Formats: sequence, C-alpha cells, structure tokens
Amino acid sequence: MSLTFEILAADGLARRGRLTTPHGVIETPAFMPVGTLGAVKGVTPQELAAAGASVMLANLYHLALRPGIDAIGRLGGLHRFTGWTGPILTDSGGFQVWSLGGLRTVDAGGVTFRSHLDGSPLRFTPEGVVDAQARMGVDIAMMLDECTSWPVERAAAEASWERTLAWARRARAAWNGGPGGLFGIAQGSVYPDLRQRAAADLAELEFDGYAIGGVSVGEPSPERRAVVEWTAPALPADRPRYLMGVGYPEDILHAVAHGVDLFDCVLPARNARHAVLFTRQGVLRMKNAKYREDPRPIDPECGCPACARTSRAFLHHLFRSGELTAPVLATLHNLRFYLDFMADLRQAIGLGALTDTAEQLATRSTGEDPPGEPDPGSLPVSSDPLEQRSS
RNA sequence: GGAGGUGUGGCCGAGUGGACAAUGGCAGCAGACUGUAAAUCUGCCGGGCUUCGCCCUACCGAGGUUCGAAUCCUCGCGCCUCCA
Repeated sequence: MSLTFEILAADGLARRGRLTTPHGVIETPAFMPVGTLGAVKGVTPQELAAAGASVMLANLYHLALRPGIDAIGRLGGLHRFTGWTGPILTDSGGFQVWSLGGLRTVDAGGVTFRSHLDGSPLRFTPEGVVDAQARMGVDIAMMLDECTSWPVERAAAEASWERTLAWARRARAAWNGGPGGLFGIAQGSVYPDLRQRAAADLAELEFDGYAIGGVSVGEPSPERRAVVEWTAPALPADRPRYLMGVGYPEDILHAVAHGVDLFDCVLPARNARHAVLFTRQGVLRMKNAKYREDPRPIDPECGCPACARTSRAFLHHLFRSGELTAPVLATLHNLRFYLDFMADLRQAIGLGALTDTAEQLATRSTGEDPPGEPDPGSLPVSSDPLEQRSS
C-alpha cells in the first residue's frame, strides 16, 4: 500500500490521523482546497501553503480538456506544472457527470462528455481515468464514478450503483500501485441499505481510501447528514474516509464526529469571490452597505494576511470597485478560516474534547455578525512592514 | 440673427397615439452559492398601501387636439450642431 494512514487519537467515532503521501503528510481531519484547474482561484501555491493547506485538489476532466494530460506529462507532471509541491488529489470527472448533466452520456463502459469549451467529445473509462491520474503523478487518484443527482428514484440509484461498482472493480484492477493511492467512491443516494451495501462492496476491493460521493448535489442538510451517518462508520476504519464536496463548517464538524477524515469544497473560495466571508463572528457579506465605514478587521481573531491590515471598510471598497485584490484577500481569509477550523478540530479530538467544543466551533459560521460598535482603534497595524505575507 | 436637432425614472439610454409606471445597461438595496461551465446567478429598484393586486404622481414647463398623449399641435425654457 503506497499511502500510509495512522490513527493517532480517537474521540467517539472521530479520528485524529496522519496520511502520508509521496509529496507530504496530511494531518487529518483535513480540508483540501479546490484548485480545479491546477490553482485555487486567485491564490499562489505559496499563499496556499502559508494559509495552512497540506493538500490541494485538482480535476481530471478540466485538466484533460486543457491543457491535456499529455501536455502535463511532458511538463513533468502536475506538481511541476502547477508549482504546488504538496500532496495533490485529483477528482475523476465523476462530479461532472452530475454538474455537466446536459453534456454527457453514460453507458456501462464509461462516460462520454461533450467539452463545455468547444463541444468536442471526450471519453472517460474507469481504466483511462486511473491511467491519466497516474500519468500526472498525483498522490491520490479518484475512481471514475457516477455522481447521482438528487432526488433520484431508488431503482435508478441502485442501477447506478451497480454500474459504479463495476467501474470500481475495473479501476482497482487497472491501478498499478504507483507511488500514490487510489480511492473508491461510495454512492447510493439517500437510501440507507444502498449506502451500506456500497460501503461493503468497496471495502472488498481494498482501496487506499474511501470516499462518500453523491452528496452536495442539492439535497437538504438532514439528508446529507443521514448519508454520512449510514456510510462513514461502515467504511474500513483503518483507511482514510473522504466526504466529497462538503461543505459548511457545521457539516464538516458533523461528519468529523462520525468518522470522516478528508473534505473538499469550493465554498470558501467561491464565497470569497462573491464577497461572503466566514468569520468567528459569523458570516460577513462584504458588499453590504453597513461595512462602508467599518474600521474593524474582517475577523480580529484571524491571523491571515487580509486580517492583519485590511479593514472591512477597505475590503468593502475593493469589492465595490471591482478591484482584483478584493477576491484575492477574501479567498486567503476564507481558506485560512477553514484550515484553522480543521486545526481546531484536530486539537479537540486529540484532547478528547470534540463534543465539548463542538457547539462553540459550530457557531462560528452561523448567522450574521452582530453589528457591534465600530472601534476606530480595532485594526491592528504591524510595526514591521515586511512581516505581512511572509511565511 | 438664420436653419436643423434634442430634452424620458440617480446616471446613460430605448420607446414616436392605446398592449407604458415606461425595454436595456450602470449605480443602489438585498439574497443565493457545497467532489467549480460560477470574479457567477437571482430578486427589488417613482411614491403609498391590505404588495400574485390597488391607488396616486409621472417622460423640461404651460396650454391644446383626441375616447385616449412620453409619443401629435402651439408657445415658452434649456442644451447641441451648422450657417452668418
């Protein structure tokens, strides 16, 4: 097995672990920022690392379309190409089966996409997807799956799982045990027996890790949580578990408490670009008029480069003006918030205090920030102009 | 002085007899975003109300024609262009 996973501590079902990959160690539970095209939008690899990220996601479908897997191979692999030196996990394109629903057809053998860029056809098979990820030299490859939509009839969900399971077997057989690892993906929509069966089916195939897919596709939060509660404990305990596409901090906390180790979500990055910031005081919609003359930092308890010397008023101004710096600063902040959140969860599990701190941690991103009295002196200004952004 | 043009909701700008409280865009107010076709999308945006509807005031101003005018006519005012 090319990835090693150690469980360092446990707290109820929650685990504090360490996943060792060819390009570095991932302390879990971990949040993996999404860099679909090879970069988290607006963020350099150095900034990503400085924010505390230990692993980055990228996407096979998007990279296969542009610049192409062969080109990435000729350029020395995905790490060399992107400049991100830490672990990389690539998603297989299974999510695009759902998100690009109008641009693909699925058959027993695989998926045929019509490029969203120019309409040209692109064929994905379980074997081809494994091979492409191996050629890019990623640390964690994901099997090709069919991400079911929501809602979906039970019979359709079951048929879909039969197909995805067949793909899982083919992917497993095609994986040549390169330096990285291959993860299986459980589907089964919102049907408990299907979910549990999917977990058991995959476990037999002995993947390097197991993902829960088919969530974050529009289902209500209680449905999503139920899926986690059925599936996560049913997956092999000695391998990392990955909840795909989730989510808000409260959902991550819930999943961690049920034994999930890895997460990814576009939310912190996309919301940042849309001027929505996560803070320990609640959610801030930075374009709102109430921040026009708010001199406070975004989040006084945050150590990110934006909070170090950017007032809400200035960030508001940058967003209003369409200044590129705005989404960049906001993304650096939101990423740092998520990554700090995960660090706090890891610490809590290590102390056996997850349940105790759960409420306190969960309230961070809920609700609107309280108005508060603007305190003109509240923005800390460093006396050392070179201190900022240095990592 | 003469000729022609033009004046529309915070701004720009469609509309040239009824389907107009008036297309669009911007600005403004708010909301959504979950393995990224997303620096995107949605709602509101004259005033009031019991806001899937009703009432009032509205397209420079004042008159007029008409069943009916942002749209036609007259006068006035402002602005633009050309000629002297």
